[in-house]
Parts: sequence; C-alpha cells; structure tokens
Amino acid sequence: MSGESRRRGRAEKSSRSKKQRVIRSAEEEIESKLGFDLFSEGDKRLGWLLTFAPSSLEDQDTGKVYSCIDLYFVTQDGSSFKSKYKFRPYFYAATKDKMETDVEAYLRRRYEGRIADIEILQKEDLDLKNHLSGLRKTYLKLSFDTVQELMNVKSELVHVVENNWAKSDAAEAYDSILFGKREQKPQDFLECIIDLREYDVPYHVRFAIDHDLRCGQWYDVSVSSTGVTLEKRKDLLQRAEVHICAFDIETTKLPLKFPDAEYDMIMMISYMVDGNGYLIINRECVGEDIENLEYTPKPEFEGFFKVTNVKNELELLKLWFSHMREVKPGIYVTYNGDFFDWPFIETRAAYHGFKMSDEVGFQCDKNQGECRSKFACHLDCFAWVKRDSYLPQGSHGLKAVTKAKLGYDPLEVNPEDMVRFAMEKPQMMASYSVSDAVATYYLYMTYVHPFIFSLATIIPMSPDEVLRKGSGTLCEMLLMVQAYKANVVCPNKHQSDPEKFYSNRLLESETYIGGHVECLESGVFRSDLPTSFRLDPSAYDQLINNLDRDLQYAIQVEGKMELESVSNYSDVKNAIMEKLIRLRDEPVREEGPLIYHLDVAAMYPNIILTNRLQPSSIVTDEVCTACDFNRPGKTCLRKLEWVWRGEVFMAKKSDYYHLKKQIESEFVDSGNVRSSKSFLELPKLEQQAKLKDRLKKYCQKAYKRVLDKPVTEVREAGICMRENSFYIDTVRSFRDRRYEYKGLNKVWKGKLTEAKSSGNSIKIQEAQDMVVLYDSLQLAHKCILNSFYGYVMRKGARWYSMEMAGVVTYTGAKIIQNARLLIEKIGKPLELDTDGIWCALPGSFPENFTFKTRDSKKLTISYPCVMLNVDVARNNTNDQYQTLIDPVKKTYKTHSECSIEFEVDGPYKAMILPASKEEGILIKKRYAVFNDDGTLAELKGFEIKRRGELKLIKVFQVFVSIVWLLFFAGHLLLNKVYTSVIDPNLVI
DNA sequence: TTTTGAGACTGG
DNA sequence: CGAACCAGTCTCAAAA
Repeated sequence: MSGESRRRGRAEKSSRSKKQRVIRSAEEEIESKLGFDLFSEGDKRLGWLLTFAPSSLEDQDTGKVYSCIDLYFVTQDGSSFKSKYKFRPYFYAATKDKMETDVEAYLRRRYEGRIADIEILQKEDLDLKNHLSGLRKTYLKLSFDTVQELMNVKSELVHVVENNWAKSDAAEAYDSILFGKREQKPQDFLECIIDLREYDVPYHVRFAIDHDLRCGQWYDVSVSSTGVTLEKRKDLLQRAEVHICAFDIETTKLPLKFPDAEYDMIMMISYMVDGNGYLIINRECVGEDIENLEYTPKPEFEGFFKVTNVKNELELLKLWFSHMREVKPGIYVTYNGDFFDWPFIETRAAYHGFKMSDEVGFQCDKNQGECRSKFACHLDCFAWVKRDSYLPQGSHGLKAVTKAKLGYDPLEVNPEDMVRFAMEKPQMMASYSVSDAVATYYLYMTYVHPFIFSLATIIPMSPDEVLRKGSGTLCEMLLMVQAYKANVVCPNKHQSDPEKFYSNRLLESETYIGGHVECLESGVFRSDLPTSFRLDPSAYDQLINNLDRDLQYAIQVEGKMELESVSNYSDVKNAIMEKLIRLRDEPVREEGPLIYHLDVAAMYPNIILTNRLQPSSIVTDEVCTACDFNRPGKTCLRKLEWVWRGEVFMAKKSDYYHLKKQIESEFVDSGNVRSSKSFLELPKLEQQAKLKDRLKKYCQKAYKRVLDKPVTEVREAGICMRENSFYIDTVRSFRDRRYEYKGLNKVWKGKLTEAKSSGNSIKIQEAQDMVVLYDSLQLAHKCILNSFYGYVMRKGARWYSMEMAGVVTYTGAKIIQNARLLIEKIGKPLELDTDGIWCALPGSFPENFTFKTRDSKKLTISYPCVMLNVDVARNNTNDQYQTLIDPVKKTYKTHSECSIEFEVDGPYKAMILPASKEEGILIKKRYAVFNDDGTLAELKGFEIKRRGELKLIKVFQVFVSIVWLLFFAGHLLLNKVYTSVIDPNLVI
C-alpha cells in the first residue's frame, strides 16, 4: 500500500482515529527526520538494537489499535531504522482448584472484546506445596490487544481478588478445597479467582523477556505480511558504531544563585560527535568571536573544536537542533543533563517558541527527573557515577570524576566568575566549556558505554533504564529472565505486614543482624618497628600437626592439582614447619610485624551459592511435611541460624486495638471544614500512619518512651536443598561474569608489565587503558552482584526473604569471627569488617611458598591464607548440595560445595588505626595503610575524602609525616602521641 | 548541661 | 511510582 492511499484510507475513520493519526504521523515525522524511518518492506536487514519502547499501531483495514514495541536499530554503515513488533500483553490468573475452564468461559463472556485470548497453562509455582514432586499450578493466561485493556481488566480483577482473600481465609483458598461442579452464578465464578500474577511487569520488559531480545545485540530483521521476524546474530560481537553526541551548556546566572532557565540564557554549547568537537557561541554573552580551538588534555583524549559564532541564543538553539538532525545521534551523553542541560534547553527553546520534542525528539519529565526520547538514548554519566563508579559521594562532580577516572586535571572556573569571564576572557571560557564536553565524552566512551551496553545484553530493558534503575531492580530483571526460562511464575511484589506483633506488642520495625565489625587495636603498626607478640604455643602446635592436611588442601583444592605431581612437597613443608616450631618455642617476642589483609572474595554471593540460598528455599515444617521428599533421615533440609532484631512499641496489643477502635470512629478535617472525612475513608497507608502517630503519643504519655530497647533473637531457618535453582543460577552466572572481567584485568596487568619492560609507550598506554577499563567493569559488577543479597530485603521485592538475608550475614559473621579466633592466637588482629581482617603476624611467620610439579608447573601459596581457608572449608562446606539430574524421574545428585575462600594482600609497610578522643574507645571502619614505597594503599572512612582532592593530599602528608615521626619515637610513646595528635577530621 | 535522634556519609 | 542491605562515625539540633 502506498503512503498516499494509506493516508486516504485512514482519513475515513472516526475523528478519534484521525487525531491519533495526526499524533502518529508527527512522531513518525520527527523520527524520520532523526534517522529512524520505519522498515516496512524490502530485503532482510542487519541491525544492532539500540533501544526499544512501548508503542501502538493501527490496523490499516480495521482501524483497530494494537500495542506493539518499537525497535530502533543501527546498521553496519551507521544508518538506522525502526521496526514495529506486534505483541500481546498478558498476565496470569489463578483460580480455585478445577475451576479453570469455568472461570475462563466466564471471563471470556464478561470481557468480550476486551480480552483477546485466554490460555490455560501450567507453571512452576514455588509457593505451591509439594511442587518438587512435579506438581504445577494451573494459570489462566489473559492476553490483550492493548496495554490499556490489560490495565482496565487488571484493576477490576485486583479488587475482586482482594475481596476474595478478605472473605475466605487465605490458607483455605490456597489449599484448594475440593469443589463440586454445580451450577454457578456469575458472581461465584468471580469468587473463584484467587490470585493474579505478573500483571505489573512493564510491557516492554515482558516483550524483551518473552522474545529473548536485548539491546546491544545484532539481529537479522525481516518484514512480511505476517509481521516482523527477528533472528539473533550470535556470531556478531562487536558493538555497532552508533553516532554519539556528548554535549554541555554554559549559561548565565545571577551572583550566588543557580542558573534559572526562566531568565538566564545559554552562553555556549559545546559538544562532541563521534570524536569531533563543536562549539556554538552566543555573542550576546561572549565578548568576541571565538576561533576554532583545541583542547587535548591527554594524547588519547583528542579534542578539536569547530567554532561557530552566532548572534543570539535563538540562533544558537536553531543551529544546534539542525546540526543534531544532520548527524542524527543515537546516543546523547551529558553530565547531569537529566536535571540541568536538557531541561534548561527545553525551557529556553520554549521561550523562543520552539518545542524541543519537535526539534530533536527529547522531552523532560520533571517528576521523574529524566530526559528521554523514544528512539535515541540519553545516557547521563552522572547516573553511572552515582551507582557504578564506587567513588565517594564527595567525588561525584565532573571535575573529581575526570581526575579519578580519566587521570588528568580538568580546567576549573569558579561559577561566580563565568558570566564575567565570558565577556572579559572569552577565549578562556570557550576552552573551559569545551573541556567539560571532552571530559563527558571520554568518560562515556571509556567507562559508561562499555558497561551499559554490556549489561544491556543481559538485562531486558532499554539502555536508559539499565543506566538509571536501582541495582536491586537490575537484579530483579535478571531473576525474572531466569524464572521465565525455567517456567517459574513470578511472585507478586512483597508488602510488609503493617500489623505485626511481638510478645504482645506492636512491631515498629524488624530486621536482621548484618555484618560483624570489630576494632581490636589502635595506633601505628610499622613493618620495621618491632611489635610485641604474645603467641599461643598450643595454636602453633595445632598448625604444625595440621600442616600436611593444610598443604594438601592447598594443592588439591585451591591449586586443583594432584598431590603426587608435586616434586618439592617436603622442602616446602619443612620450611614452614621450621618457622612454626621457632614461633611455638618462643611465643613471647618482639618482632617487626607482617601487616596483612585477608578477605573473603565476594563473600555474600559465595555464601549464597555454597548454601544454595534462595528466597523460595526457605521452608517451614509445614512446607516440608507436604513434600514427597520428606522422609526420615532426609538430607535435603539444611538448617542455618540467623539473628532477628525487632523494635516494639511500649504499649500493649490491647492498648493498640483500643486506640485503633477510637481513631476509626473519628473524623479528620482535610483542610477545609466542609469535607471532613471519616477516618476509614482515608487511604490505607495514611490510616496506618495516623494510627502509629497516635500510638507514639500514647506511649510517650504512658511510658515516657515510644519504643522499647531493640530485642534480638537467634532463629533457625530451614533451607531446602532441592528447590528449583533459578535464583542461584542467576547469581552464579553474574558472579562468573564478574570473574571474567577480573581475569581480563589480570591478563592486561600482565601485558602492562610486559609492555613496560619492552618500553613501547603505545602498548603501555593501551594496556594501562585496558587494566583501568576491566577494573571498572569488575567494580561496577560488584555493586550489582552484592545486590542479589540486599535485594531479598528490598521494599517491594518479588523474591523477598528476611531469613535468607539473615542467614547470609550470620554465616559471614561466623566466618570472620573464626578467622579472628585463629589469628588472635598466632598473631594480632587489628581490625575486622564483615568479610576481611587486618592483622599483624610475627615477622618470621611463614608467608609465600612455591610448589613445583614434575611437569614444571608452579603453584604459589600464601600460608596464612591457606591456614584460614582450611578452617573455612571445614566449617562451611555444604555436604547437602543437591542438583537435579533427571527432571522426569526427579532424581538428584548430592555433592559437597564451598566456594567461600580467603584472598590475601600484603604485607604492607604500615597501618594506622585512629583512636577516639575518649580514652579506651576504638574506632571501626577507619584506617590508613601504606605500601612499601611509602604510597598510600588504603584510606578508609575519613570524611576528608569528600572535601576535595587538594585537602586529601594535605592529610596524606600529615599521615606520612606522622609515620616518619613515629619511626624516631619510642614504641611506648606511639599510641599516646597518635591518640592525641591524629584526628584526621581535626587536622584540616 | 547532657542525652537523644536525625541526617549525611562511609565501609563492606 | 519505585525502592539492594546493615554497621558505624560524626555533626548538629532539639529535648530533657
């Protein structure tokens, strides 16, 4: 059908669809202007999926509207196209047992023309009793033509289900009482709907999951009369060369105020497109014409800028908009553009009578604090810095980030001087403006782009969302993907019970005990300054006795080698033995300490994986009783402890109910006198808040305090070792993904050393860049990996479990405390925090040894590390780990699992632990550590971090000088001097 | 005057 | 609508 006849065809439709057509064509027009023509006919195309968004399309013949997904592709030659994929949104409904077909028929009648289809299918429901025996839950899959229709039906049914739950006891509804097939009234069929699932999965996410579609991947796209076909090209791994535009504006502002787009102006806009710089100068604000300029802070960060001088802001905006339409960027990059640059431009454009969305397709959402378009990405580097960079809060400005991540000092101008400088020192301001664009562009290219598009290939969301969503949401998306693949139906979002009681009193809050932190020493420890040790000879005896066992563990488990293949076993053993014997025989000694840091790599994820911990694995006796595998002597139930902590109101339960009755009969004035409402008419959440307020006041009056002191309680959680493994599978694959980056980081570190010895400066630079890149990728993945633990306690998590979070942290706390117990006897623990322990071992303690094999391989071990790992393995190996071997026969294989392992770094030259101003109080989470060459290895906890780099250097110097000072001072003096002199926060 | 609580920020 | 977690330090202000 030609465009002409299509237009005519549509024009005959009702006025409503006419309006829609106008909107549609406006969208199509702007998308076409910016490079995304609809691919509606012709040969198969190869495209790299840039982004996707929910949309709708109109049937050309019937005029009916359908929801669809708009897919935006970039081709190999840098051009782009768009494709519309029709997809029915759906959700699931569960009914009372055996009522599925009746309810289906009823719903079809009731929602005729609104529900497109209903399918009855079986899903793995991990809440279903005895589901491991192969029992599945039947769900009705209700599909719709549009998202709107889904929402309408959903909101009706949500109420129906709520009422049904309120009516019948929850347990009763679930335990599915047998139901006779008698004649039912329509009302009764509604009563049979007992649950809805997955109704709040965003439409585009649903699509990406179901069609296994991800951004950042290549697809063969073809269109036919039946629709669009996509085929993933797994052979193509390189990212497409999408046009990327990083931009930054400078604006006028009033003294000591933030720029206000209502009356301030854009002075200049600088931007880089695919490495080429541009600068548009608004001569209203800038003193003279600016010539083309270069700002290249580092050889690898080139910035050549073509400058255009225009007479005013209007011309500036026009030129920029038209240039954007010319280069058609697929990705716009800013630094805080969500909050500043985009909204400012939008407002200024509106002031001049333009709509920014008509010009470049971007629109700001002030509520969300986002600026987005449907077809192109806006990737705000600030979002990456906040969530993924691991930089401290105080280093989130572009200047600090540039220094930390790009490794050069950017130009800086005091904001108060900018407007004046634009007139008086225009050249300087031009350079400054350009420098921000350069920093933003290269920050994006080196870090944000690889990270976001690497994640986008596994997370079923657009790059904009992958960048901006919280780490827990990303975890949840990965879990939903895995659940879908395993045919597991997702639970609904968790809601906390607002009326929970503990020992007859209302719970204000409840949680679990987290990581374990201790500080055991304060003062200065220097490797060349003798420290007194009082060792425990019996502990050394034990090390000696266990030496064979420990070394064999190191060879077989850590090194994954055959004991027989080692040729120098006894040499190593004797060397260690000798040292241990000397320490045992002279346990009180004065020696330069070995300052070590021993920490468990990815502790929480590995605790999860070792113990097969998943929210749905947490089982009660009731669950086990219903399970077919529940036999005497079963090994599939693993019991682990955790510590619960709750805070309760002082008032008794009866007082609470009394107050509740009272308040429920009251009226609340909602501002104006006329419309005073009954308390019960208020939203549930508000009711709860008001009631809690009342309770607080009552407690204050009656008990002189609101809350009792927190109660803790050791609890036991049962963990099913056979539960469907989709959760741990997700965690494992993400952990391994991070290990890959860690491995690559190591590889490039090797290449860097190689390059350095060869002296090839280009290769050194390349290797340096790769080391930094992989370290950054590794770090960013760490944040999301750890969120798989935190996620289970997230508000609104689909897979929620306080027990699981508690078990994770309690298991971790035991590990680190056991490590301390051992180190206490053989050396001196200094500080421990959650997964790591800083300690001083006697200088003559055995350290690193290398096993040689007969086929001339080498295995270097760290004895202190091995010693701890044997302990960890003995205490934490899970011998009950079960894996499903035959899904049909339901047979499992049991094996032992322990991936919890200590890693070691050190020894270091010195460690400084500050003391409190009050005597005898040690301070946790704060210390400084120095390398042998005198450089700072770690500086933790001091807030000077946020007061800017310059001051950090000052503090650093203070530390260095104090270490020097103490070198000359006597040991006895040390702690005194230190205690009184160093309070790093006072230093400044 | 001391104690308590909220917040901002960091460690892991 | 959308939201990782808890542990700990320090500052500042309000309450006792």
